[in-house]
Amino acid sequence: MNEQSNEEVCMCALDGTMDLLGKKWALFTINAIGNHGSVRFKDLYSELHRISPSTLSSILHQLESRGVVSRESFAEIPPRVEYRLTQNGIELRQAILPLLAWASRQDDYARQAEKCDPRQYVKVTLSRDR
Amino acid sequence: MNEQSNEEVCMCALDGTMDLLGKKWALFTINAIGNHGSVRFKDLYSELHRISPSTLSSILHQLESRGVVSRESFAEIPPRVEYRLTQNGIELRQAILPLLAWASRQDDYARQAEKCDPRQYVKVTLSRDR
DNA sequence: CTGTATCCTAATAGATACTG
DNA sequence: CAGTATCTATTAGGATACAG
Repeated sequence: MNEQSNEEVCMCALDGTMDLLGKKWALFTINAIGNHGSVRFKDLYSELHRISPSTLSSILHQLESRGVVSRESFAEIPPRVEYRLTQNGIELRQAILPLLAWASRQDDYARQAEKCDPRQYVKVTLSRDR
Repeated sequence: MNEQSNEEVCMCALDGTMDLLGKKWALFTINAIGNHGSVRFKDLYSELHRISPSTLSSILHQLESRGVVSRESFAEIPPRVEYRLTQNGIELRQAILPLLAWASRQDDYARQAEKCDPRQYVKVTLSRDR
């Protein structure tokens, strides 16, 4: 079942969210985890080309503490840890799609689009008045 | 007329956008300008409580250079300058609404909602499965 | 009024080495 | 493998004074 309502919400609701998403690797990390379903630290580390382990570790902690990502640790040798999006994280990933569509229409996107990592692609519905 | 298409877009389209929107005052500035239609530097300065003039100046330059905001200067004494959203800026403001709706459902929003500046309120459609 | 210039502090993130 | 610790460079942003 689905409930809808019109509410007044303050922009400052986005303060904490933008603190997080404004971080250089946050969106790539969320997207990469979502694409994989479940993924290990080392795979994120190699897929997010040029991130440092300390930065990835920091981002994962923040995503986990905000309930966007869950972490499951397995008692094996060598150790194995799997990260996945929570339901809340899946909803966040949906919520950024309109912004992604907007960004893809900006001039600066065309210039860099060819150099993009194919694993970081997302399908969006682009609509444009004209 | 309206054209729709499904396209693959890279997350890195958001790189520059998040660089901008992740800045502490960017969204408040966009929203305040949008609420006013047209607004002067000093009015933004007082409405965005606790921003510094150098920071506001910097944000306005960035918004202008990205085609989100337009600046019109009048040859009067005392000087007058009016800022407004471009069409592109209006679309950006729409595009962040789903993210705002998501953010408003997070635990940390309830805690601070009472202290919000009423001039920074936005109407959003909240939907929630249950 | 509309900003800019300067100074200063805090936060971000990269590289690298190292631990459990 | 999955991180943490340390060090460093760059950037963000606040306060204040001042210029056009």
